[in-house]
Order: sequence, then structure tokens, then C-alpha cells
Amino acid sequence: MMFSTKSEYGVRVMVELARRGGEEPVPLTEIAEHEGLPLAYLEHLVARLRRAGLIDSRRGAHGGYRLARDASSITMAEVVEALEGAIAPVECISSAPDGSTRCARETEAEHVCTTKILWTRVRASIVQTLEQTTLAALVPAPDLIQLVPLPPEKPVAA
Amino acid sequence: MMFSTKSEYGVRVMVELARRGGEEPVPLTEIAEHEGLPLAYLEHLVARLRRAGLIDSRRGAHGGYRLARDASSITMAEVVEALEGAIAPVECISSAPDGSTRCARETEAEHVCTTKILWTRVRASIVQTLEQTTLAALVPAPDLIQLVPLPPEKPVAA
DNA sequence: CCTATAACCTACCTTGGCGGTAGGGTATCA
DNA sequence: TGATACCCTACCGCCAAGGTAGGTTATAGG
Repeated sequence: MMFSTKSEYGVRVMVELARRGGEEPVPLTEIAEHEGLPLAYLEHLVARLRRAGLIDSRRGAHGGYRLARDASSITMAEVVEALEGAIAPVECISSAPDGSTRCARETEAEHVCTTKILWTRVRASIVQTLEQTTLAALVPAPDLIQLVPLPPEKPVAA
Repeated sequence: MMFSTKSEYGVRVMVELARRGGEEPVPLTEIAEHEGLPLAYLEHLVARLRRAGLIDSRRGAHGGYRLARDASSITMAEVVEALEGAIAPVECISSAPDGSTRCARETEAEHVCTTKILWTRVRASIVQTLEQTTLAALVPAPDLIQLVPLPPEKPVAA
């Protein structure tokens, strides 16, 4: 695999938040149960998303998470980068602060890394695809949402 | 990193073989020394490349490896797939034998995996880029490529 | 207030694969 | 016959990934 489950799970969480996209925050427990993923682990991923400013949170009772911005303005490039860190197809390739692509093996100016061409292309195509895909594009049609039962509004006291 | 050093090193080996691209096989010791990579480890990678039919070998004295085909007909998709196995951006996505993309989490016909759209796109862009880049495109010396007709290489939009 | 909820934080643990080594066996030259 | 160099199997240390655990803080409702 090229992306870890951090991305896989994290994207699912974002989609879930977008699906219920309202003002009311959604508790992680709901999402964890709905997706069948371990809550404690999701908390780590969600922390990254929050620190990246993609979601915000409300603590305490009736707390939870909600999208910080509109789903259509959030790209998968932001989400994946928040979860995985910088996107690099191979270890020797990284993007310099100025945006250019650097090769760790090009220590000397003389020595040109021939394989850099390949990994630069690969990286560009991945980033482009991630940037072109917004969170909104992954949210299923509204009629599909209605098929999934929403949690009970108020549980009856026993 | 998304590709391991298997790809990084393996592609370097292939480029080296293409660079010296003649009938005479090149011993792995030369390449290992030239690239500054451990010989014993390269032997493993090279075995994969050979089993995939990308290179062939001659044993014994004056033995070594050479490209099984012309550099212009070898795509990076073949090389990377031989080294890494099937190309999948996340674990839950794999390509079925019929070519369609399968999602491990779509166990029930009911449950549609929304994130599948994303990973399918990402995978497609990676594979496309790897397929568009031939080994010949990574060989620095132009006079060596002239031995064979120029590849029908489409320039990749930056 | 008090309790339940749920975010938040830090630390820890286990496992598998990655990168690499080691030591042989076998084919091919000179 | 020796040197070369491919070939094969087995093994190993390390580290991050994936997950657990246990706490602390903030908020809503009664």
C-alpha cells in the first residue's frame, strides 16, 4: 500500500462528517460505530485533522466534530497531507519549501539523478488528483443518506 | 513514502542497464558499486525483474544482466509492479482479474464504499503516469537511445 | 453542584515488513 | 580447474504502523 490506513480511515471520517454536514457536532463514537473502526485510534487521526484546521470540535456532552469549512472547498490533498504528512512517492524525493522537487541523492551539483524525472512525474499526478477531488465529490447523493437511519434524537429514560 | 526502496533501487538498476544497453551483460557488482548500493540486496530486486521477464541473465564469468527488451518498450509500470507487486494506493483497493477495481470493505452489495471513488482515481493517475514513462525516457545519454527508433512518447503535461 | 458525555493528551505495546546479511549452490568462462 | 558471477534459501535488527490504555479537561442537562 502507498497510503496507510490513516488516510483510509481519516477520509472516511471526513466523508461521514460531510454527510451529516450541519451545525451540530457529531461525536466520534457514532462514526466509529458506523464505520466499524476503533474509536481510540480514530481519535489520533481526528487530532491531526483538527490541528490542520479541517475540522473543529466541541467538548463535553453533545460535543463532537464538524467540518471547519464547506465540503466543496476541502480537497483530498489537504486531508491526506494532514494525515500522512508530506506526499512523497519515494523517500529520496521531497518537495522543497520553494515548491521545487528535491532529490536526496543529488548531493553534488555534478551528479544528476536520472530517476528524479520519474518520481517527480508520479508525485505530480498524485497531488493533482488529490487536489482535484473535493470532499463534496465523495458524499453520496441525498437519497442514499436517507437509507441510513439517523441516531435516536432522545433516548427514553429507563 | 509510498514506494519502497525496492522501486527506487530497482529503477536505478534498470536505468544503468539501459545506459550501457548493449549485447554484453553487465555484472551486478559494477552497478552496485556505481550506485553505491549493497550488492546482496540488489540481487533480490534483480531476481524479481528477471522473473518478470524484464531482464535476462548470463551466469558465470563475463556474465551479468541485460535488458530483455528494448528500453523504449519497457514502461515504469512494468518495472514498479515487478518490484513492488500490484499497485494499490490503499490496502482496501485492489484490481480484480477482470481489470475492475475492487474494494475490500464492500462486502455487502448494499453498502457502497464512497471513498472508493477517490482511491480509484489516485490509482489510475499513478498507473497512467508509470505507463507513460518508458525506461528510455530516463536514460541520460541520447546517443545510446538512437540505436533504436524513438519511443512514441507522449510528453507529460506539467 | 453533580453526573454523564466526549474531546483531548501521553504513554505504551505488538506485529509485520523493510532493508540488509550470510552462506551456500550452480553455470560459464579462460 | 579456478575464477567469476548468477542464483537460492534462510535469517536478522529495526522501526513505524496500528492499536490500547488511562488519564485530564471541558460542556450540557437535571
